[in-house]
Amino acid sequence: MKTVVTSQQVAKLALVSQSAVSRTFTPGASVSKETRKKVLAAANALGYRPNAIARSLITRRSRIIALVMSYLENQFYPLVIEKLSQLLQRQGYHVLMFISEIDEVDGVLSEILQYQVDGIVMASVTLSTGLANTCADAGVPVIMINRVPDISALVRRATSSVTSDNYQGGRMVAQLLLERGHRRIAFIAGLENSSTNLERERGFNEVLSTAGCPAFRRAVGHYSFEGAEQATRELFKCADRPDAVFVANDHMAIAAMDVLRIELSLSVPRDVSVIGFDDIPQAAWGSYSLTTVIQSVQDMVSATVDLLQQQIQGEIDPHNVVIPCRIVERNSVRPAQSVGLG
Amino acid sequence: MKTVVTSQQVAKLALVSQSAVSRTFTPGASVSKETRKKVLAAANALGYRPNAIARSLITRRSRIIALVMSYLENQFYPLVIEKLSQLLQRQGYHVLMFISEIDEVDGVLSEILQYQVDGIVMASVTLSTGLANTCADAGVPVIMINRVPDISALVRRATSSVTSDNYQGGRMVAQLLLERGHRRIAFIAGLENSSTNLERERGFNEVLSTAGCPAFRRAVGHYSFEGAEQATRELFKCADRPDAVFVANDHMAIAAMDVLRIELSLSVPRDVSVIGFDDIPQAAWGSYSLTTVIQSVQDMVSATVDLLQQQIQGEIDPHNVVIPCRIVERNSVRPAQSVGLG
DNA sequence: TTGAAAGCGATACCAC
DNA sequence: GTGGTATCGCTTTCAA
Repeated sequence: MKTVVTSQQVAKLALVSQSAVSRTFTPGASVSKETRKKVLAAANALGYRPNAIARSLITRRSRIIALVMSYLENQFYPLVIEKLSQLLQRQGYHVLMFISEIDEVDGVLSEILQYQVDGIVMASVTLSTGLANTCADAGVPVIMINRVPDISALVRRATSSVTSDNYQGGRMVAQLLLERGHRRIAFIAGLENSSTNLERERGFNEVLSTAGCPAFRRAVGHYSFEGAEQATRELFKCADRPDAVFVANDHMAIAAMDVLRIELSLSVPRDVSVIGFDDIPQAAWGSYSLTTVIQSVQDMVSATVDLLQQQIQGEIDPHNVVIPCRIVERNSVRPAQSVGLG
Repeated sequence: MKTVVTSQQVAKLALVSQSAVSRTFTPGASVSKETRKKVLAAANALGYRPNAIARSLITRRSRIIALVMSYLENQFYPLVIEKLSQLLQRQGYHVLMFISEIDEVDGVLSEILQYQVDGIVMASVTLSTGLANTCADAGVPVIMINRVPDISALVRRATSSVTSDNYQGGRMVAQLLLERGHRRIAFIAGLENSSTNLERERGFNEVLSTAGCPAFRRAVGHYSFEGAEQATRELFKCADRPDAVFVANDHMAIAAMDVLRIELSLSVPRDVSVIGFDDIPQAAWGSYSLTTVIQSVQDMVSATVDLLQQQIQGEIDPHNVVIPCRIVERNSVRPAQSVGLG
């Protein structure tokens, strides 16, 4: 039998008004100790739980944040889901998850808005300018993580973004490789028009050019595993091979290293240096030793949640937050920390 | 300025009753072509979107499904998120995501119930019997994916489950290894009390014992990367090494192969056969060649959604669905299909 | 501090 | 087919 306990029933049992019940479950409302006790006892006895739907209807706050993503194969994104939900849960928010092909985002958005979400976080997908404005009109803050909104959307000041300092990251990579003495430095691009790729490549090229040693060769991997494999083969098919490769993200870097090691029997980093970009779990890079530019998921997610809360409370206008990044050496000696359930 | 358009306003503009607006947006309601047209025009002009929250309040159906998970490091689980959301979205449902430590599930559940979800899907986490009953009382179907509920909960017939045929899978592994001529066959267990591990190991041991060749050695990896590394070292530290290892899931199998290859300089499968279990993206196993028992995420998710819908409509009682599994050979030649955005 | 009463934005049932 | 009205479960004035 389906039991639905309402505040009415609790009130009846506790011999108080329904308002009193409501107040008891509203933090910071004025209820006497006496009443509160009676209410809680009755609520407990009946197994009462406030109906969040009814509350949202009247408060016009659902405490739901929509999270829109595309394919999760790049392990960076599951990490975002995990950290973001945890953080939001701790702040009393909940995450409504949407998986969407890159070109279907607009359709999905209308569903999202029906749920009166308090905010929208988008990762790995971009929003059309029109829809960004729709959200702005509806008063729903939109935050893009790891992507920067279109210029046009920016102008409307409709969406915010949280990214790492991709430009500086690109520069750091170039500097490091030059210091290590490399002179035949190649680049594997991700999605060519994505802000991440543009910025990383720009910083990278700037330093190389300034040093009088422009990028030796370039191929495009579209941020996909297969694309990166193809790109790697392409870069290394000639006799004069690169001695270092900057790969636009870790997901592709792993594919690249597979090809280098298995198909071409090259050793990383002895024969060729490989540098990646992102923050993915150790399980993802397994037995590889990989230099990578870390963009901390934790930092990005914290910034996202802060921004979200401020905007929900109308404290600030949309803007772009840039998180610093750093280069680290990963190797296959793993500390004991990762857990995966099967 | 925050625009909130209600059906009232649409009604006024369209010169019809508010009921007519409601009907227009209710599939299968009786509205004349004429009225519908007027309403849609007005709605369009105002940018009206039905308020799902208000609808849920009265229909007592939120069309929200809660998805509860633990750590996502095992790539099987992001895959579950992806496939499940996609399928549910297509059926007009939405996914409320909860990340929860294994021992906090009960606390999280009370939040879930406040949102009047139509159903709960749990992956990699188990529910206490008490809470399972709470859900049953609230009329909220609970489906566990890749885990079987406690016996006690089963008795109450409170929760359903979707699992693959772990027992048969275990048997298949043993048979295959025996056929290949292995006689020193080791096992790396996952979480020892998890239903997945128990069943896989049971089937595995049964065949080995019957063949007069019981498991050569055994270690526990707790379904974690580090645990599996430790377990592998343990299994191979003596002089008489196993010639094959069945690892209770792919996530651990990858860790095991790392240790075999890097620390012990053994070749897989030349020196030692490794067999895993699960269905994880190719990007996860990278350059390895791995034999594995596939439990299809797609199949499991489909079954979950079917079960969910039937139970929401009260058509059937909770029960356990078992999906057949199959053994396949994975190798590092990848077809072009996986995509990961950076 | 407390209770009565007015909504929040939709659906459902009712006559017409 | 259509419009009026009660209702869903809660928060929020407003008097008392």
